[in-house]
Amino acid sequence: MNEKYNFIEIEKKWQRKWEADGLFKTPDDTDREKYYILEMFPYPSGKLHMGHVRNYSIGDVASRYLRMKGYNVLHPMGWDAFGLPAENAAIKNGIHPDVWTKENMAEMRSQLKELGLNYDWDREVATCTPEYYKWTQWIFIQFFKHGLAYKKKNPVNFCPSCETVLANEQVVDGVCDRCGTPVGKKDLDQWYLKITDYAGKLLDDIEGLSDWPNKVKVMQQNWIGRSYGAEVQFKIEGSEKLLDIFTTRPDTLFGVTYMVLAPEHPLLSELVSGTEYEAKVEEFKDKLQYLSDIDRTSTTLEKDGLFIGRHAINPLNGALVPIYIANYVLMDYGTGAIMAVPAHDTRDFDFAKKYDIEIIPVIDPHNDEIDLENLSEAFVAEGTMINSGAFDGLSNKEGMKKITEFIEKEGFGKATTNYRLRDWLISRQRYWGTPIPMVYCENCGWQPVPEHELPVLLPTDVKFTGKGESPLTTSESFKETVCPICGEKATREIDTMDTFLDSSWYFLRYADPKNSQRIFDKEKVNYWMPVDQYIGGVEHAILHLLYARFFTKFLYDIGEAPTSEPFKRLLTQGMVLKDGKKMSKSVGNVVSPEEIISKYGADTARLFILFASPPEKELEWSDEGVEGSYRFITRVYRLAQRLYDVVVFTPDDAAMELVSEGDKVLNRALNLAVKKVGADIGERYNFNTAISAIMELVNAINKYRDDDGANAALLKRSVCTLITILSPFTPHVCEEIWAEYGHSTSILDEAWPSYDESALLLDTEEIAVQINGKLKAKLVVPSGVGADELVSLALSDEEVSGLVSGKEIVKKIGVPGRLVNFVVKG
RNA sequence: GCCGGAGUGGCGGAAUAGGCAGACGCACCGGACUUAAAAUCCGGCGGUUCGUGAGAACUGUACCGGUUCGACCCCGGUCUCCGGUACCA
Repeated sequence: MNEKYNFIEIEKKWQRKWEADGLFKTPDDTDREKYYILEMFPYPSGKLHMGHVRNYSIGDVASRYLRMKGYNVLHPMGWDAFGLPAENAAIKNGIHPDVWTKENMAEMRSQLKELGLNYDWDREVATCTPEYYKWTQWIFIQFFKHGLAYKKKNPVNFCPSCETVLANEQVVDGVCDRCGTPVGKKDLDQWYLKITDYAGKLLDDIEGLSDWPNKVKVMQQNWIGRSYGAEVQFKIEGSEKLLDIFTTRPDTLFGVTYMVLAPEHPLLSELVSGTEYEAKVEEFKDKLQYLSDIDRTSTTLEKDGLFIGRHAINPLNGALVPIYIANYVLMDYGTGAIMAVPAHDTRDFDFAKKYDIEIIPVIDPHNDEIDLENLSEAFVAEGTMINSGAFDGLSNKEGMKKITEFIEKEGFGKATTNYRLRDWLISRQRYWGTPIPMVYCENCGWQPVPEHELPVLLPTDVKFTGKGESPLTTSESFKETVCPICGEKATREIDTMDTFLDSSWYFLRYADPKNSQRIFDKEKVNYWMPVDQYIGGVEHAILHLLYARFFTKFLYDIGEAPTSEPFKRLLTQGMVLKDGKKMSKSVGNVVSPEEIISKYGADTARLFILFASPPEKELEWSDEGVEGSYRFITRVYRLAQRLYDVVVFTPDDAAMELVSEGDKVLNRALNLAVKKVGADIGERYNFNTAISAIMELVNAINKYRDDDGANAALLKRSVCTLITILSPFTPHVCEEIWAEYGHSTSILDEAWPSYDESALLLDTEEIAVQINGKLKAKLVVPSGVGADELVSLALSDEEVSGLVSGKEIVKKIGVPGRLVNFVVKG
């Protein structure tokens, strides 16, 4: 073997050989049990960062392990390749987005290969290729055909810097998710996907995702946000119109003292037109328009409102209550109007105090500390109904049911469910995205492009100015077309799709990535889906994962996808930090993967990043830690060198008799490591403890190696097993050692070793002796003795009997293999 | 505010089912090898107190309390930090 651990040479050599041998290709071998393991595909931004290295190392170790376990493993990689940075680069540097993107893909692909990741590159997909986006367009058309894609004019979130609209989900704290610019409102005609039709299913099915982190499930539940309640119609005094409100608290209907409309409410102008309030209302609306989203949604914003001169009639008791408009009522939730119950709602309470509106308590908390007639804050908890006519005396929970039944019977309302989730705005006024395959005809309206004409190709004669509407308008050839229905002149949709659509189905395409006839072959998808293990950053907990679930459910409903949930098991890995902060250029704490790979090699980079922290947790980068991982690999390499003769000159079938205690100790360490590493990779996904188990095995072998009368067969088996179970983590160096040991096939094609449970027991074991629960002594006993025998063994021990002598033993507890505990008095 | 999670040596972390807290690694300290350094190897390493010493006693998993023979783990309360969400009626 080579003297030195030359990682540069070793890693290059094996990467070339793996590629030449096609080692990572996945057969559609439907006879074997499949395992589909997937990491979230990257945006080709230029270079890999440490987050990628972490994400993909986790997937690589798991997939290598599963393959060695005998599964037919699908482990693909691709590119989420549409998006704004490419277009910005085009504007700035004059490079076409396609060129820029493909250069980045090439660079990052070679970086992924330099990490030794076992991807089947034959299945690579890139969302920006016509072969792929053809099917994204096809899905859009299916949505349209099923009434789930529609165009509507609406005030939408608009990022003035990106010059495009944004989905609700892409506005974070009032600023653009991508560039951080405060988002404004613009009235635009835009395409939406009716994800709200799936709100119930998306929410209900979360329960079945038993192998998802609870955290992600809760985030999705909150995001979808279901509320049960009632819609109630109030008559408006002096008007034929009814005011429809949504409430989750029908039990408080008798406590309504005013009503509030959102300032954008469609009924408003009619209610005030020609009255003295009209001018003031307009002024109020104007004032609100100037507020940015940040201010508008800030909780510190003071409640502000205006009486509009009209009154509504409470359908339960006929009470006349004033109608207001206010900044705290949103048009796009519920009905855009509320009934206000200041006694039992904190927001209504604040507002009522400010405008001196009556407060009527209708729920009695039975609490002396609360003065109902003179509330200092809203009482929002449970209680008994009062001031509520025939409903007095009921618990408010019962009241909720009874009042809802009553309003349904009387015909002025009904029980309803409301979701926080809004429809998904998918139009983007950008070039580098999937063209929306729709055509507008004066006669026939919006029509989908016929499916046999797909894909609608992105035009190449486009100017990138970064200004105005979609760049697609600058194409001479693109816009003009004919109507697929009547054949008259028509125009194409010039907006492109939100890139989240592209990534909402890519995992299905990997099953059959080259199919040009269909979106994918059903049999192949049936075999591979669902994704057994999905791995990616927690930042995708809501958007990507929700959209991917939505697409899968839709494709399932139209008979294309075999499962209604895409991802069986989910692992959200933590961020990579340096000095306690997220690595970022502006902070200047970025450690580049390139740097680490060239200094220590890919094996070290992988090993460190998996060893430093369990996958879900944040990982603090440590240069010293990297050194440590490198040292460990060199230690293994040296050990393998020293045992070279033992390995090659000991026949495989040499008898392995365990004679000495040392033999048994090493054999135990060996079996323990196999057991623990398998469980830690396969079940727990705790790679850090798997690696420490391997380190313990290395220490055990090193300790044993120089013993007199060392057992060659045992040593050989130990070191070969060590290399095998280490190989998923550091594949290059292990492959090198494996080959040096005389193997002509890849270690990846070795079967994962099994272990012998009986080898885990030594002849004797150490038992803790506690007195009153405190550790007082240790006792060596034969392995496997039962509880009673353990107690008597302990009592017959000289030291222990000394400890309890003269005291009354009240209780004796024995726990086999662990401890005995004596409860004593005196 | 609401929802979720976390809090263990100087540091990253371990303890998988209520049973010896601190595995494994980093840093540090001491020793061997070396002319020397690096590398490597061996040993030590939660705290306090006592002891010349091998060692001993006490204490210790954010804090207070509870359940239990026994609690990092379960229960009640408090604090701090992180993440999500935020006028959703």
